[in-house]
Amino acid sequence: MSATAKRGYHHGDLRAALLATAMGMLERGEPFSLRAVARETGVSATAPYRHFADREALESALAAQGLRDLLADLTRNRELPTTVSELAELGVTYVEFALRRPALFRLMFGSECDDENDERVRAAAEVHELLAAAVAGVFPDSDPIDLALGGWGLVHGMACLYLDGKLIGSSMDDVAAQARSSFIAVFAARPNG
Amino acid sequence: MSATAKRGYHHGDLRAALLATAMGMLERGEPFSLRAVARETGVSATAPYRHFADREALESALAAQGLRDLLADLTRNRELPTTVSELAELGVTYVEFALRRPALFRLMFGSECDDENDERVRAAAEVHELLAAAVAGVFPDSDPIDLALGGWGLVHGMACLYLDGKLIGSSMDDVAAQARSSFIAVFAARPNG
DNA sequence: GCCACGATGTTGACAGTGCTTACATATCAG
DNA sequence: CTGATATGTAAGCACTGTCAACATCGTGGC
Repeated sequence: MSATAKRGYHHGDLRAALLATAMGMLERGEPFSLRAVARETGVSATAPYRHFADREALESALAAQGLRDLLADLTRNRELPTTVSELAELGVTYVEFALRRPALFRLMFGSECDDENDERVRAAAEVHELLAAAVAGVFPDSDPIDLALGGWGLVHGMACLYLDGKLIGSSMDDVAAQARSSFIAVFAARPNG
Repeated sequence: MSATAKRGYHHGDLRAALLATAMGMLERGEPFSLRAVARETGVSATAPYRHFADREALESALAAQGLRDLLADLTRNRELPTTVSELAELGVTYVEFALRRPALFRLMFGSECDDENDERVRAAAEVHELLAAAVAGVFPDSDPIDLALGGWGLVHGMACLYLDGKLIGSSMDDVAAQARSSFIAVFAARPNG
């Protein structure tokens, strides 16, 4: 309303505004509804349809943004890891992202990504490539494809399990510590004595 | 309708019938709606509320059933693994379950399990214990908690990533094979040449 | 400077959802 | 047979996603 009042009939950059409030609601844990996003943006319920084909399109745009944010977290102040423990830190960062922005994480990975024609696939691919490169750098002797999938699965699975309440950690630091030690334990495991 | 016609006003075992049709719709990939379940069971839209407090309760019951089915898959014709490759088979079974019944798998793990008072927690705990015991048996020298979480995370993460279309496999056998080799690769990895 | 036009936002409406409240029917104890 | 109780029903509320028709704005051709 204030936006409408200030800007008049036209909003200026409604698409960005919608994404921003939607992301905000997501982080705040509020359940996500197109109408609610429109309401909170101070715009009519159908206005979003000028910018997003349907609800899924908005979600996809958010997911793409989330993937870019995740990639930023993973690369911030960091070279590619060279040791297992540096690799573990990368994994911990992944898990922490999921814990810090659970709803967004679920949006990013919780349902099939049927985006043929989107920036979202590209963003997902970039994350994929980063993880693959990191794993391959630390374990040059192993099949990079197998290991990349395994390593990604490891941290992704831990993140999901935490998110789903299947595992308990009293604080985020606790969880991070456990993720780290589990990661290291797996990569250091030796079978049968 | 036939049920109503045959049995008259009362259904006999509506609770079980609702669970059955709901599970059926889930497997068939149809989107899940309480009303649709009631409709397909041939009963009024509000009848389910006699048997389930709300939609979540029905979902929880389905999830519990799914967890029991998963546990059955994991234990069918199988002793506790003693080698890494036997452990990998267990992991492959986990992934295959997710691929075979994707909607159910999502229901089981896709949202917080806020069931204080349910059989669902028990079923989840049994799965957890089985995996922990399996991992601990194969890797007696490692911290069992760390390794169990890591191992579970590994297969769970791969399952999620496949489900979310983040990875491609042309057939279920392909996927199983890749899950197996990734699992083995991770547990055999040696850092830095 | 004016004005039609396309892009943008609004109104109103429809079908579908979860859920509650008040009511109808069947089953079983006495 | 009768009435309490378990079970299913009908009507309705608040909400959702989506569509079609209309209103408004700002910009380019004259």
